Amino acid sequence: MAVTAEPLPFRQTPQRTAVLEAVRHADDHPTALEIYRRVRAVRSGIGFATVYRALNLLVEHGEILELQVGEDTAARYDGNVASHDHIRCTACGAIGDVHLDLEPAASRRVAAATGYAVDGYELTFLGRCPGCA
Amino acid sequence: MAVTAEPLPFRQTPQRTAVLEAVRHADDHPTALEIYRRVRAVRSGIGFATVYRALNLLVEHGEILELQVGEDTAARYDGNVASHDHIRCTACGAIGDVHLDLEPAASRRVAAATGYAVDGYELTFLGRCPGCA
DNA sequence: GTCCCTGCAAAAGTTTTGCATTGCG
DNA sequence: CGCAATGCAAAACTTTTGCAGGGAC
Repeated sequence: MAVTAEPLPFRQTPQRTAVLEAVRHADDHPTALEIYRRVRAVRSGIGFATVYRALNLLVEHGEILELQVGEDTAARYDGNVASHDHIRCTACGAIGDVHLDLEPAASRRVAAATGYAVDGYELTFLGRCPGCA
Repeated sequence: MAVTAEPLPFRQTPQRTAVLEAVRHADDHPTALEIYRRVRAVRSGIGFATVYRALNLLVEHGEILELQVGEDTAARYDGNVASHDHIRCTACGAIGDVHLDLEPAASRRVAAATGYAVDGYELTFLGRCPGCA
């Protein structure tokens, strides 16, 4: 069954399509600069600012996720919008996906303890990947 | 009963002591720049590089924690070394402490699923603080 | 024609390093 | 004296913005 492609609520340009495709096809949580380099391999004329603004636009509209999961300071992007967590190898910096799904009771407990209206959470495990352990 | 003050495994200078005290007395997870400003209120001659290097040194030796929990890009520091999590208000940026303690089974499950040797995790909840909700 | 988008460049914010000087041991 | 620590300044890196030109509608 074919998935109906819903129109995105902003103008789709070749540049934005290329950025979205690059993020969706990546499996390594690339930074903005890395995405820029990959997109430029296909659209050599594109500028970094265009890639950067496209990433922010896609994040705002929920098409991709922005993560602060690396050991470096740069933000990383994830084309997998479904709820999931991450794990980072503290030796080589690799970032993997994890599906844990904290039980909803956890958020309720935090809400009760802090008085916050809890919307969600970011969870990143730390460890050594099979190659580094 | 007095707690025996163990000597730190690196040279303690007045500057480093002031930085450590500033972080330990802070309850708002300040950035390096904010810590610099607070320390300078006491030691007006200190330079930012000294504060910055002291923070890195203290992090390396486990005296304080470095967090990537803010909505801005700057790292934040926490004088509370005991295991705990955080919650950030997505409206005003406030950062609070949370004590949830994921059950150990979670880490074991992640280790089994990913093949990583899991050392720990970073968990930050998102929501609206009582003042912003 | 109007408005949004792009590309280039520069500015801003944060982190990191080079180096001469200082000062403790 | 010897070496680590400091303070200043500059470099490096990432993020963000200004602006002129160009294309879509």
